[in-house]
Amino acid sequence: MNDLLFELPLPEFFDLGACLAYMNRSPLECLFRSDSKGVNRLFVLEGAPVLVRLTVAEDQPLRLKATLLAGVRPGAEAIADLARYIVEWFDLDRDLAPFYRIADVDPLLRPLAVSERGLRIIGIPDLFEALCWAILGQQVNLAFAYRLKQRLTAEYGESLEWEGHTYYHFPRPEVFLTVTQEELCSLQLTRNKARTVLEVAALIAGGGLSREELLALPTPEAAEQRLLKLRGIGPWTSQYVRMRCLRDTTAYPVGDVGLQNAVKFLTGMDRKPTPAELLEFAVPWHGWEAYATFYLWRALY
DNA sequence: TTCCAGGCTTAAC
DNA sequence: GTTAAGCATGGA
Repeated sequence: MNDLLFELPLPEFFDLGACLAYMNRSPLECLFRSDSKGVNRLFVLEGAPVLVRLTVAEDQPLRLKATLLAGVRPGAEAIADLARYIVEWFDLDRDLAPFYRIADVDPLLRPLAVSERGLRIIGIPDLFEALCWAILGQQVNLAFAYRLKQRLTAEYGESLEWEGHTYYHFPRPEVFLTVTQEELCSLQLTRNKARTVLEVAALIAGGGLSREELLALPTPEAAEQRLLKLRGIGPWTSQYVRMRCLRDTTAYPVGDVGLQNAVKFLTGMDRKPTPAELLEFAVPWHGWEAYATFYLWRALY
């Protein structure tokens, strides 16, 4: 079966290979499966699992092609929703020319702007998934964070078998309304993380928090303040969500150990930079701090 | 063994 | 308002 769902025009400065390289940084990733030419991901559309493959159609003009691998072909409205998700997943409607005008002459960013040309911030458009991924990643190494996400997803998410591989969809918040803290602790979440995941799930499931509501606030800082009110959500998590879910290019997680280590490595400092020093480095990046961070992370791999 | 991981909360000053 | 300890586990 090779059922075309839609094609999206690709902007200047888009390189699927560079994006896939980032997405492939852990073999433990459970929410999509990529190869050299594309990525497969399970979606739930109209309540039914749908396995979709994204590739680049090479004939001019370049287009991102979505094909249906498995599941029932969704209706036009669901397909339009999926297309919007893909645009946000790969940040396709962003003009990167201003970022490269900065990065190409920046001592820290220039090598990455060359080697990672066409990399876009890989988003986490679903707010619950983004919050959970950030919560799981607090203070632990990435490999362990991926294991926690895999356990949570395998236990509570939907799945679909296709050609010998199981594809998973991140659990919806409603699923956690009947889950206890002890159950999540048995997956090796700390009590704090388990509690935070359950409280965030209940809040989102009950309509007390949504991506739309955060985006409707007057500024990204206001969205950050809203998230900071939640127990278990601190500065790093709220800035991370601004960057990867709310698509705020000015988000700058100065407390991020990966960012600190990348700057330490690229500058040759004998210690990690302080948040104040990171803010100094970021002065020329004004407006593109999140993209700078995302590119700097690539220096670690 | 020790230290660090894409931190946050609580308690104590 | 700032600082220190506790959290839980895996990897180097």
